[in-house]
Amino acid sequence: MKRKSVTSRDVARLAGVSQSAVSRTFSPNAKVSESTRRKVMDASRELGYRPNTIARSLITRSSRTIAVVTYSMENPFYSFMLEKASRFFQAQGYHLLMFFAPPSGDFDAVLDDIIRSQVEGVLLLAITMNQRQAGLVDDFGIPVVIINRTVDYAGISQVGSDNFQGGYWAGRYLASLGHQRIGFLGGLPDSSTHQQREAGFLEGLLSLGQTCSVSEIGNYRYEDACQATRRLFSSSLPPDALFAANDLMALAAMEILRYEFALKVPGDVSIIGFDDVPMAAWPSHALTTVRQPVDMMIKKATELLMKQVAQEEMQPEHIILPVTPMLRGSTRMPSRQP
Amino acid sequence: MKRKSVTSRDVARLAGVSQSAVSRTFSPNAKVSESTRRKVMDASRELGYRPNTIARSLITRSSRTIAVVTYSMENPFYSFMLEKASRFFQAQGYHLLMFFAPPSGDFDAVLDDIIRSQVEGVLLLAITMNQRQAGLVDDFGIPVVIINRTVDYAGISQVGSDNFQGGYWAGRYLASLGHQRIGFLGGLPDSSTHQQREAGFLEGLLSLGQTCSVSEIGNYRYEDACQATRRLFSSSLPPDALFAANDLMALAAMEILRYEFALKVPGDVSIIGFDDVPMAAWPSHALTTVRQPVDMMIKKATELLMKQVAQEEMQPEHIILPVTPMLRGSTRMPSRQP
DNA sequence: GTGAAAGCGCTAACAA
DNA sequence: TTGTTAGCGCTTTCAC
Repeated sequence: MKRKSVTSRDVARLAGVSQSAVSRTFSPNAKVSESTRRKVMDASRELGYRPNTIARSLITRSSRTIAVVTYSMENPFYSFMLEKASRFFQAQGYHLLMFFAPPSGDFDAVLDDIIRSQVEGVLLLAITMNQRQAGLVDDFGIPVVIINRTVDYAGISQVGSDNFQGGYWAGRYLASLGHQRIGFLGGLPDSSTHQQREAGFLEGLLSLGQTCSVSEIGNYRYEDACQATRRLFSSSLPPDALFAANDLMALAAMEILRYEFALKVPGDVSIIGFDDVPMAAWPSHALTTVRQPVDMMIKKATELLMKQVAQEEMQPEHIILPVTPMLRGSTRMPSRQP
Repeated sequence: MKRKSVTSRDVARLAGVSQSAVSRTFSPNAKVSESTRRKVMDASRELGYRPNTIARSLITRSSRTIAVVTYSMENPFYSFMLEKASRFFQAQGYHLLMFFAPPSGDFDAVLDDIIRSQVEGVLLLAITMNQRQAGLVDDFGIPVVIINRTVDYAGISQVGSDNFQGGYWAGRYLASLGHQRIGFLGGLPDSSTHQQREAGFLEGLLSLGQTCSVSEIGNYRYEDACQATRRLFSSSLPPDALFAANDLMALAAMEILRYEFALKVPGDVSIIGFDDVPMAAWPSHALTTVRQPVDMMIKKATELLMKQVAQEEMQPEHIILPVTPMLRGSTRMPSRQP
């Protein structure tokens, strides 16, 4: 389909130099005389020559491509990360190749796809792998960095934030507010973030002698969280406070409570989320939440991946960044005894 | 860095067949005997062989890769499209290579990058090119589909929705509601969507004898729209209705009006947006807006691009899909005389 | 500094 | 059906 298919050979012929001289001219750190370079550049311009990245990749064994894998872009938290990561890699001459994982398993097929595509690294956004899969990628020597999930394999780097601490704060804070029936709106039950946030939450409640009254699963998705909230509050003894494992679900809960149950937030129910997506700060929502340092996370993850791509062997790192409670208007004021 | 670098040659040796037999085994429509296939597959499994996509691309001149270019993922409208498009292409064995355009010009560099990368097609999300750039891509025979922008070049396909009609409806509807000072919150002034929506809007107002009282620019971004709204309503004679060129800006305006100016929406000010992002339907916002058929847009665009990638020559198409007014709670009830 | 030559791993004739 | 052969467009020794 290419109308034009100008090769370095064509340029060489026109410029009256060898084909390797053309190659050198387009190689960052080659030695070419100024006169040769000019002849080559002139000929290139005339013919509209562009070096074929694929041919280069084949021989240099470097595709300058990173695979990004994720389940969904519904959560703005991840589309933000995608943009940040993409711009970072682009600045280094790398590009992101998108892989969306199918909702239902078959991650193996995606992995196979990734390996074949000769990417130099893999960035997993809120996706994990099992040991076998991790070992497979490792066998191929492809560095992997996982964001916001843990993996049961030593050879893979992870970047996340302190989910336990965030959950702990949420639990303790809600308890300190004097709430009596505190509920949990969970994410994906199998995810490490869900488990760590829940564990921290329970511990935080416990630290003030409270327990979790009731919980439901929202799968980190808006619609599922709406349903879960309806179940949670249809009981005869509904919660008076809720910790949602991410902001998207917390916002869903607020919508349902305010507009379907006619409950006041925070008057009747306090709500805490997790992530601190931009929307959480909108005055309509004013969501009290646990901020993840998303800029730092993506910075660490991309730098880590680049380092591992560049260097032969490198110790994988596990980075856990601190979270920050963001007190806003979705939790009642701390007036009672703490 | 690759620890493993198993080639088809290695597999051939172990399987006791020729290298091309291995190649055939991994080619979708090749003729290999069952016995050879089994020998090859066994050897492949043992060695962990994966065909090298890059080598294949070099010879078939088909990278099975599509470039996606966009400015930003801030608007969920586009992250949604990205996911849809990516899944569509993935299902056909294609993958998306991400290119984020720098905010300030220099699109030429990105284009150069794209051409070198040997993608088979380009999907522009809310990005346009000038004639020279379009001609350049065309020279290389790379098909391009533009979503949500127009381009002044016949050889490129476009998919969009009826921005003029949407704007027209917004203008006429606000006027019909009896509003007296109707304002416009514009997007990127140079964008075709901005211009078409504004033109339709003015025409719609005019159809009921109204004009646009005041307008500001929000660049399709949340923060800019907040600023623009502040300017718009700081005057002594502020608007009593507002048409924003997208939902993100309409939502920004609502936040500012309600929480900074203590104005009621729709009591004091009616607001209409454009796009119908999921958030617009959240009860907190209940944004009256003009729905773009995003599913259909991405379906048309991806199908069009695939067709052009597959076929040698194909007439570029200009597809304009109908929009749908979504009446919700951000506009006052039509009680007065229309 | 430059050109000739040898591949990178694979596909695609072609002949057997 | 199978193996042999010739490249895809480029980078990279290696003499000169």
